[in-house]
Amino acid sequence: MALRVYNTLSQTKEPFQTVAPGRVGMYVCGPTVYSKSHIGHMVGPVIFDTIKRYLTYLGYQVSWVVNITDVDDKLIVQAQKDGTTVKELAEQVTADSLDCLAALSVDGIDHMPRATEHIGEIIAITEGLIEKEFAYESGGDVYFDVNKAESYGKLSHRDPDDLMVGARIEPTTLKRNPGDFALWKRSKPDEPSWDSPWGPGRPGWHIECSAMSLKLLGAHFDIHGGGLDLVFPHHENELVQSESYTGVPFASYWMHNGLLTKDGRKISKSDPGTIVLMSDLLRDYSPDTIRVLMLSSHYRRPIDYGPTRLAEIDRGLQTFHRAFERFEELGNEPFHQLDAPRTRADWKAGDAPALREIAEHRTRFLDAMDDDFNTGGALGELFEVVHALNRTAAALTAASSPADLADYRSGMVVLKELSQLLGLFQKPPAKPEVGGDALTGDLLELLIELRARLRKEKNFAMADEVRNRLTGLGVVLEDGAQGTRWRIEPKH
RNA sequence: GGCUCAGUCGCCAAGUGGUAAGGCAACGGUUUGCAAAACCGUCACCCCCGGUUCGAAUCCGGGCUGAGCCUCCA
Repeated sequence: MALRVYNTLSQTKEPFQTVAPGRVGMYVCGPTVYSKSHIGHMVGPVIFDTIKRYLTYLGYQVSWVVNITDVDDKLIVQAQKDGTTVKELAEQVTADSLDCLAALSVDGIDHMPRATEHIGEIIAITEGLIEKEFAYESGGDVYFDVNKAESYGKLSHRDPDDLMVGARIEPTTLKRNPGDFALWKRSKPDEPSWDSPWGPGRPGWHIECSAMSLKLLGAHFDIHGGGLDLVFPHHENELVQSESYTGVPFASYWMHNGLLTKDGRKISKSDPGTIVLMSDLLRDYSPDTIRVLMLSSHYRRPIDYGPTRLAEIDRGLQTFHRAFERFEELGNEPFHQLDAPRTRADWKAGDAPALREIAEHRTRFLDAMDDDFNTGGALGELFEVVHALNRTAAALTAASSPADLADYRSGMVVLKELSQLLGLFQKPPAKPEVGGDALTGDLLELLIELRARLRKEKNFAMADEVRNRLTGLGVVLEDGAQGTRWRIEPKH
């Protein structure tokens, strides 16, 4: 199956064809850095990170750009409130954002350009648009004249005339049409400002993305992404100003992720009860859990977040962690150190029946990804793979041949390969630290050893008491053929 | 009011014309000193009404319900 991608422009899934053979340019709208990241901010990055992983696996060389908006009304207001400068606020919030991205294994971003570092490019485009008469200067502001562009509305599928009805647009005498949007804004005293042909000012919201994508990816690139709520007006405006300026098509594919809701309500700054800071969430849940939440359904659908849901996912993920432990016990090799195939052609099933089954699920996984990055379907196959591996592991004994062990390992490599495509299980679990420090681990090993003696002496009453009391402390013991395992239960 | 999108097991969710993946929960069983884990098994006529078709969860029409956008928002 060949890759197909849903395009907001055509509202259909289209075969994926790049501008330049073998290369993909991808631009995703990033944060406005005026307050710390909440969970909703991470949906787009996780999804597009997964998309980049898959495109890379398919053999494309992907260049991924995520912009940082570090000049904006909201930054100005917030900095004043905090008694700090816009620059300092932007730096703090950007650092938080980068921490969250790193924690969630979003590590495929190639460029994170800042708006303030591209003022020259922004001015040049604005001048060009005035020259071509798509834009006009008015009282120190510069506006894009939406009536000059026939195609306006083609992305959000709206009739420009309909837009005006019911839209609450600030009355201003500066604009020719109510729908015109600012490319450049005259700045008030005490606001960040840059010199321009129209006097001191700062860029409008939409123009920075046009400037930075043009600079880093060229006039015509492959994928433009962002949240569904950005389709209008942001992306529509970005699209019309870019194409008006360059005269060539802008992005080939527009991809929009669904929004996250909390208990059914959209996460938004204007609804404080819905805000869940990423840094807080990461204290209670593993990055994998959060990532799976975002990848468990198709990226265009809304996702509802809640503690119950995360706990559910967490429990499901335990299946994988136990399979990794089992693998390490049987083969003396940590799952996390396995080398995964880098492309589809780098793994072959061979003749072993166990591997044939895994190969089937692998095919279905990849087919799902080919179908507009259907991570939900792919995730289902991942569970099938781990179950198949557990069956294989259960059949292994001390008398098993090296060939059987090799097949088991080969199946594990597939699990590594596929989970890596989703960005899961990238880091070894931080087990000893969970309870505090390494001493915890040593003490538990001691208790387990003593309990093993009790069991050997058939003093089950005492052995059970040790286990029960540990359970009460949040430590679960599991007796297996290879000895006793312990783990700390998450508190939620 | 306008423009989009969605409605599949108790909950989450895949499936875009040929008689319903997977996860969580639940219930049997194997295993275990007992547990846990693992494994095996059970658990859905796909919001409603009409239509197209040999055949529809999947296509069309009409309802009902929910979400997003039209205003800053990932």
